[in-house]
Amino acid sequence: MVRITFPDGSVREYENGITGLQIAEQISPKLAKEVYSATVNGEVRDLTRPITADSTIKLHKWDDEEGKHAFWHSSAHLLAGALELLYPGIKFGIGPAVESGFYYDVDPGEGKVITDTDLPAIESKMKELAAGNLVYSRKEVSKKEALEIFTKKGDEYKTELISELEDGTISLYSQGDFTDLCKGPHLPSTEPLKAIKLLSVAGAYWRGNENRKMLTRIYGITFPKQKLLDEYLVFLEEARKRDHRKLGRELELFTFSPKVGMGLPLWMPKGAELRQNLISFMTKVLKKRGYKIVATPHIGNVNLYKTSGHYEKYGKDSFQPISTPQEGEQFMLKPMNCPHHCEIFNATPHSYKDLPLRMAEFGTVYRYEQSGELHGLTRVRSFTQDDAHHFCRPDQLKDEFKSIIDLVQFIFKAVSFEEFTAQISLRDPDNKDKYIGTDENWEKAERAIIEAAQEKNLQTTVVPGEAAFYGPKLDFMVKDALGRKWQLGTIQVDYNLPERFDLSYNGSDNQKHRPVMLHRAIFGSMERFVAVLIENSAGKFPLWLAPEKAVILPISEKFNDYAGKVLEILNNSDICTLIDERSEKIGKKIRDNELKRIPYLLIIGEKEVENGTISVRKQGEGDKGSMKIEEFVSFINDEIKKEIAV
RNA sequence: GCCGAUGUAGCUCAGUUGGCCAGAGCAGCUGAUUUGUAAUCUGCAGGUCGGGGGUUCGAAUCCCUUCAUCGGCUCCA
Repeated sequence: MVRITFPDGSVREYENGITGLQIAEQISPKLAKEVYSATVNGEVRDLTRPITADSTIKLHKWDDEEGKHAFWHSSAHLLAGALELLYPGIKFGIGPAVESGFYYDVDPGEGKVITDTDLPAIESKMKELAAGNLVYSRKEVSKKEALEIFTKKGDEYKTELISELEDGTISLYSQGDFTDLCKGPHLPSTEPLKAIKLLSVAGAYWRGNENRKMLTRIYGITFPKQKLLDEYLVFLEEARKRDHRKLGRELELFTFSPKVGMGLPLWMPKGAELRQNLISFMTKVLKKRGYKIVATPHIGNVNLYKTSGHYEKYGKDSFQPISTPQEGEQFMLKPMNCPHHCEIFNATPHSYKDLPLRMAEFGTVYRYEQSGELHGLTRVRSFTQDDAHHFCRPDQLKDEFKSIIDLVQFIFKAVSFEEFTAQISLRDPDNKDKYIGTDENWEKAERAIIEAAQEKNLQTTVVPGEAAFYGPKLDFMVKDALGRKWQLGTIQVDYNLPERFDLSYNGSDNQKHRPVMLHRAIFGSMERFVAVLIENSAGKFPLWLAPEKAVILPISEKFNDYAGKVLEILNNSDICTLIDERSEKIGKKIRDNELKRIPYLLIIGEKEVENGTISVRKQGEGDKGSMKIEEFVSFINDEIKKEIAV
């Protein structure tokens, strides 16, 4: 007998060799149908593997990550099985479960291609196979055997993987006639794979290495119920509707021109207004929090970047230096603002009493992204960071961190990203040589971040090994209205630049000391942030951000005079308002302006002229009744004040 | 950069196996209408079919090349 301990602490005895699936069946047949994998003594395993010792067990259903993982991983094998039938001689790379769904990387063979038009046929084959309720069976083999099997098959990618594995740990999984090298775990059978959808095909380098062969990656997703798949497809559709590239064009926020250059965003008037609203707001907040605004040029002497180290590290892959008529003189488009800021710091002597010094700039930087990496506003070659650098004493590090966390929380709240997570990236404890700076400083900095996060009640995950070579960092990820995660703000400790630029301040001992530098951005970049805002709000911006706050819709041209007066009052009250004087019917005007996502529609007809009022209609909500003009002005101002209580 | 797909009017899309002056809706401009809470009617204009080269009697359609866009490019068997 074996003693099995359940997550709730209860203990039951079972026959030696019982499986997770059998345990589930004994609890209830319904449960047995809903479980996909089990964690036994901390190890995620197949449900069908016998348990031969006293163990703790947790059964995983769809709602658990582990359950989904097994579900999708098994789906990837099903995809591979279907591909092997349809494309004899196809070779397999890897086929893991991912955050939503799974993929398989395959090599269809010389001269053969798989395109998205082939997906429906592959999908049907998968459905056909799944309907056969194929059992996933596990077999452990020696390294030698595994190599033989896959060498015989001609699967060079698999043999490469196997050759890197330890002998004695190799397992194979089969369903139907298809066998794959796999660690598992898998579902007991294909029975739960009810809803199957192949989503896209893409190229992917073998092992992510651009010097190696490009394989064909097929993405798919599966669900235990058709309804869940339908919901997922609706979600994808909704995401497509919110695509900032589509909305950016429709709402006339920004554009790109091949004549200007790819990846170089052009802000149109409305987009620029939105961007400016963000910048004004942020500037006001920064000034209140002791930041000094600076401004620096878009280029810098190449020697500046040799000093900073950026030239050596990124020089080859960036925009190339600009030569001048002066022999040997070269400038670079600035890829970051920090070197310029360091020189501002160096321009004046500093006492320990002056620190921390917080230097902020909406600095436009230029980075040469590979053409295939460009994507709307989120991946561009020119962008404006809401950049700032804190120059502080080592003993101020933690307080500075806290002040920035506080600022991030404040700003995210103002732009209604209520839900966000944070990640602390520390250095790899086994590989300390990669990093610059003393052990003592690193420990101090890492401790400062962790404590600051704790003291600000910030929910964080800590990831060792993810730090930059020059210091640990804290990144913020917001969750948008569709539950998607976006990385925005970041705070990074830097011991490198103060050294390279020989920054110093006079301490109370009248000796020179090295300040610590913090890089930080909250929006990240204006481009990226606006993209996230658009996708989060579907273009329905909060009032304070909306480039146009209201539009006046006269019922007929007879009321244009009065409309003009209202327009003047509102615009003089700093409420950016337009007027729709077309000789269209009111229904049409309402529709068109609703589609433009203008927050308030002000309807004016005979009644309004007589009473000196306007009829207010809120976008998406409908008629709000009539108001005096001054009433509306204070109504709008109140709403904006409520939105951004600085 | 690489793999695959796509590129027709400002936007969304038609355009059969290569064959009459390349079409539609929306947007734009005309004119009429003067309208009360999500689409009034009329007319007009708008395109070197991404650019270049080729095959052909003939190319939006086939081939080559180039540019741009889209999906991706280790969440390790």
